[in-house]
Amino acid sequence: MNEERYARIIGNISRCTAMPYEQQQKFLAALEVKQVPKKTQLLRAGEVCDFEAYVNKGCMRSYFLDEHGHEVTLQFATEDWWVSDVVSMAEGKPSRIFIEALEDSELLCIHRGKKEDLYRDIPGLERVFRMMLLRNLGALQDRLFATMAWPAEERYAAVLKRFPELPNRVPQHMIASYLGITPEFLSKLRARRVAK
Amino acid sequence: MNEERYARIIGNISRCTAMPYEQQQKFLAALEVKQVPKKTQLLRAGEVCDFEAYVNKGCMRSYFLDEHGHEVTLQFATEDWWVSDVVSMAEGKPSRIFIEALEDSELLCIHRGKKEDLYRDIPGLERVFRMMLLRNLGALQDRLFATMAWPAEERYAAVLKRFPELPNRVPQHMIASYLGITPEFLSKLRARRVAK
DNA sequence: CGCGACGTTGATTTGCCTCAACGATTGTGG
DNA sequence: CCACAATCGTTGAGGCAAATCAACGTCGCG
Repeated sequence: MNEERYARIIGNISRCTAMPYEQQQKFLAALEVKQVPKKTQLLRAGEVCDFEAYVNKGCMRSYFLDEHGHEVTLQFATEDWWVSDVVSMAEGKPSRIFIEALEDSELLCIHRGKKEDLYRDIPGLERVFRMMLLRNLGALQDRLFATMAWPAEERYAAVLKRFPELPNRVPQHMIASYLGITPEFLSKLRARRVAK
Repeated sequence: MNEERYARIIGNISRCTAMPYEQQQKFLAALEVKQVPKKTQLLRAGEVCDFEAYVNKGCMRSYFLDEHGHEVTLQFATEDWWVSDVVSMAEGKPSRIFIEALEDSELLCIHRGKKEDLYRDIPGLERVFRMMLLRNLGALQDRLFATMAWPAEERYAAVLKRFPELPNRVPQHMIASYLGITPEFLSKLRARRVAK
């Protein structure tokens, strides 16, 4: 249980609350280690999301699908990020998002059934997940603002600056769908960029 | 302390957790009742947000300001909604948003200093605010999706359907800035609408 | 090898913006 | 209580960012 596998997640949650050793072990014991190969679909729209997954290794993506079949990617999750539809998970309602693996990945999953038990047994945990929600909310607010106030070119530059490794790990048309533009247009933006 | 003034907020939080009478009273005692006249600025970008305000009566708005001075409204908060910059409040960082009163309003405010005390004294409260964050997050996700996948006309129709009273309470150019379009263009959309 | 996924490029179209001018309504100080 | 200025919504002409559609080159992989 003290495997190196859990070093990352422990490091991350203990930045939110100090957690006694015994509670830590209880927490780790509730996790399912899941190896998912590239292209695995973990969640499909219409299903109820029954997990929150911590990305230990690899890269995941969540996205919506509009009525024309166009994707809108909500999030890329690389090492140390969580992926889930937290709303569907908490309220038991069908999700509207898809979650898939972009690389062979190792996940640490908390399942729906065990979440309430954990909250009961580990008092500091509500706080950990409340802070995770806060970070999510802040990021989403910034993104909405950027989407409405900045042109695509600046949004692209901002993403590159924050996640310089992203283009090496995910296909370009998915970055386009994250930016809210077509793959063709992103290609033209890039062409303009190198021209300067 | 059992005034009618608190009926709404008690009704709302008790939908999240059952809270014993004594804890309820402790919660209510921590609230500051605040009467704010129309046009009051409760928060300006650059300040640290030190409150979460429950709208008991009236209407509030939060918004960003871009570098050209254009507003992007984040939220309209009428009766039974919360307004705040929860991220700034929780992390003590300067906010990027403005909050102002669109009508004479009555607010119930929780202040930054008292929040931690309340979490300590009222075990169920973490849960209440975690659920508030969840609702916020869900709403924001839906909005981001709509902004990226739907044309302005459908976004406008969707807002009207969900908040039919909104146009009676807030100026049209603010609805435009909520939709992410210019006031002029919203006006033209409306003209097209009645033509049909 | 051959097929599918991916990125690029060009021609054309369109959704929305900018700027400017113009009524109508509100509210405010003299 | 009126006068005048803001504030607000509307309309039109013109422009630009980004979408659409289509064709084409290039990989990586079964």
